[in-house]
Amino acid sequence: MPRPRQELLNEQTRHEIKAIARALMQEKGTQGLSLRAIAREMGLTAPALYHYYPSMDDLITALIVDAFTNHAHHVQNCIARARFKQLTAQAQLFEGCLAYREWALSHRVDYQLIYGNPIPGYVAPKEVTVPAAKLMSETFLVVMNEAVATKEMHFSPVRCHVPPNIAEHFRTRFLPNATESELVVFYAMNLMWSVMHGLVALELTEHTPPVVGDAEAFYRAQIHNQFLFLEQD
Amino acid sequence: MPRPRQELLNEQTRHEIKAIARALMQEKGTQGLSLRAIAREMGLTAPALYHYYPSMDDLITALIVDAFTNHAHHVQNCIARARFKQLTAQAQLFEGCLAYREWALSHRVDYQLIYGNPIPGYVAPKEVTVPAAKLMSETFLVVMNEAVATKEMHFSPVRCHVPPNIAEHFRTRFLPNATESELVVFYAMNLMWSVMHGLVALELTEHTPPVVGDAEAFYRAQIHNQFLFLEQD
DNA sequence: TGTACATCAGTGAACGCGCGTTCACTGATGTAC
DNA sequence: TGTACATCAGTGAACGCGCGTTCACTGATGTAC
Repeated sequence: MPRPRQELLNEQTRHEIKAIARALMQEKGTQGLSLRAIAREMGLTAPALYHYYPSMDDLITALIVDAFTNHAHHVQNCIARARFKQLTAQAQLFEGCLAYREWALSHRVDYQLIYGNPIPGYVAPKEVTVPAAKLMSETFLVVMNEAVATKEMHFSPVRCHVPPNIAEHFRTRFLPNATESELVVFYAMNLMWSVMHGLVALELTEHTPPVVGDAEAFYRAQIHNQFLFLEQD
Repeated sequence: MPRPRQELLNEQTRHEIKAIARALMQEKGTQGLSLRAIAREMGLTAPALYHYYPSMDDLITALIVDAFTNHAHHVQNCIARARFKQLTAQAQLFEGCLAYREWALSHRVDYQLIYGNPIPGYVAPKEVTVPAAKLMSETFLVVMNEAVATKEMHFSPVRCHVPPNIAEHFRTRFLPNATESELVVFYAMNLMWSVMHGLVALELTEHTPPVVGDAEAFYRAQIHNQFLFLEQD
């Protein structure tokens, strides 16, 4: 049975290509990515890579999907660990938020790739990237909804008041039969995400670190406050 | 007196170069910028541009400084207008926040240039870019401090609790003789900024619009809530 | 008013570089008989 | 066990492209005498 073995080897090579692509992006930025450079680094010629990816864009797509997936998995794992340690739902969520930042810091280019400037010529195939992108929201939603269901957490419908047209959009697009509470949770999750992204992005671009000194403390404080905010009437 | 006239003409050409550079970035992204493309667009040859900017990097620096400056000016103008209309300090600040987003949306690439992925080979000359970057913080600080001084606004030292090491950093680097209240304002301003950036960045990269539908309503709501949060004990 | 001159924005060719993609090919591997 | 064969990862040359920067230069402008 030669086929599975072949496929396995190919899979390994694709893995190696992606790893080197990531390393190159780290040096040259998201745009510095180039098939020829990857081939050079691997001791191959550029056309050889066409056996593994039909084109440059497919490689980029693979990198994006990997990034979304790994980011979400890292957050999921940290939440699972917190749950295993029997931390409160709020603490679990907090750990998830910290994990969000951790991964971004240790995978700066990957984060840039998925949340930063678009790559000029490249158009993402949405049917592939969108599901990968959703993993993160789902991760947070699960914990939040569960915590609300067990009354461990509570999101103030006053403070997290969902503007009517946004509530409408949520209902028609994502949550057809949602309760009021589910809408609030979905809304709160998106707020949370925006806050996390703002802090992380400004840290990665070196805007906050020189100003606040300790960017981690800044992140923790703001996330902590945000929770208080979302919960209190 | 030929000199001043010459200098004026040169200044005009530099202006045109930058305008075309911005237009090109809009199409090809921050990295798509190229001297040859600009020259082509202007009906010149590439070496001609070296009369106006000693190198590509100097042009980028000029674009960055312009972006920071224009962004801050836009916010300043909106705040001034609000003040002229005798709006409350809180409303003035709110208008400033809206202006922050407005400008980013109508100058997407400029915003990417200053707050997005760094440009691979380029290193910003900090003595030039940092003062330009500071204009925005100063703009917000002025309004906030004034409003606090006149007791029109109040930032809760409980909710806006400044972590000790960050307070220390603020004191040694920016506010040597600051009162407790000034520190809190400085801290609150940075929080505000992170929130604005998070919302704006996710909107520009098309992450939030499909999810919330009405990104402006989402922005307004979150900024509004943030104010409540910062003010309430 | 007319000529000699300096200035300097812009040219055109060249340097050396890198890129994605195509194509016909080679040559090792490992299977089938 | 030994030979014929198919597979297919990888090659090397080529296509046509674009880039920043340098250099010696041209030629219009406008000044100085």
